[in-house]
Amino acid sequence: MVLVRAEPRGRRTQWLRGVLDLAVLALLAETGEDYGYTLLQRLAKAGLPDVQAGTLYPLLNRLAADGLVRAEWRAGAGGPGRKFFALTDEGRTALTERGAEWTDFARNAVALVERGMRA
Amino acid sequence: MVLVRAEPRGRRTQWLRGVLDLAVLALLAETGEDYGYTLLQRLAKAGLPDVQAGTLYPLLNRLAADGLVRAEWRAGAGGPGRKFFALTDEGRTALTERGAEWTDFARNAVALVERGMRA
DNA sequence: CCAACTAGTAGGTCTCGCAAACTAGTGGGT
DNA sequence: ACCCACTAGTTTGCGAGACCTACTAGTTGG
Repeated sequence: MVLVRAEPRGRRTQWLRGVLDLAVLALLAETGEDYGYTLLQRLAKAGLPDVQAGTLYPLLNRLAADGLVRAEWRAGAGGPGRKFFALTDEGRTALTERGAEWTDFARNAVALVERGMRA
Repeated sequence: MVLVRAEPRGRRTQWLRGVLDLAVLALLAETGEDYGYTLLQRLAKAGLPDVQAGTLYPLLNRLAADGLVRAEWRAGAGGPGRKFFALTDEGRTALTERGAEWTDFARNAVALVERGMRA
């Protein structure tokens, strides 16, 4: 069978790299716990739209493998079973440390680009 | 011969993806033109340190191939020849359009992460 | 039965890091 | 003169990681 490969959806997808995990950790920090499907919707609302399910689920597994989140399966109450994720202590530490580095980096990059746009 | 592979330098390297080209375009917009070696130093000063030469030069070639910059070789005054790069009209357009998208995205991501850190 | 939910896998792509080669001048030691 | 080390610059090959698309597959409610 021939896999017809569509165009990748451009630069925006590159910007997620290395930020998406922080974004997920941040969402979990806000609500205590959540599962994949609604995380996708919350990401979209937070201004990171179009994150693919096939991107998020492996990411959640990576986070769990790294010990930053813990997973718990619960049978569905009005729907299929859901796998809830919650921050571990290690996850919270990672969020604060890496989060600070990210905001530093992002602010520098935004400042640079804006200077260039004004020039 | 065995290639000993060093650890990649962590998450920061992912953050460059899709931003480094904007950063370079922005630097060129500020000064009109520049060449690779000094661009590396200016990137470091702008808060994007440790960009590798082997990363920047292929990037400059990509930008040239895409018509966003034009290259001009000049014989060296006190050193080897230098390849100067300058924005094209298309490059300036790309900078303003993509730059606005980037700052949008980055601000959303920073806001989200900071909310999570405070929670 | 269909639509909305929910989770997962396989394979591919792209951009980056690392390492090293290569070219050209400059200055020091012998 | 000659060699060497150092700085300034550019280029290229290989490898890796995190994302994408496409596809699979289950459950529940109208």
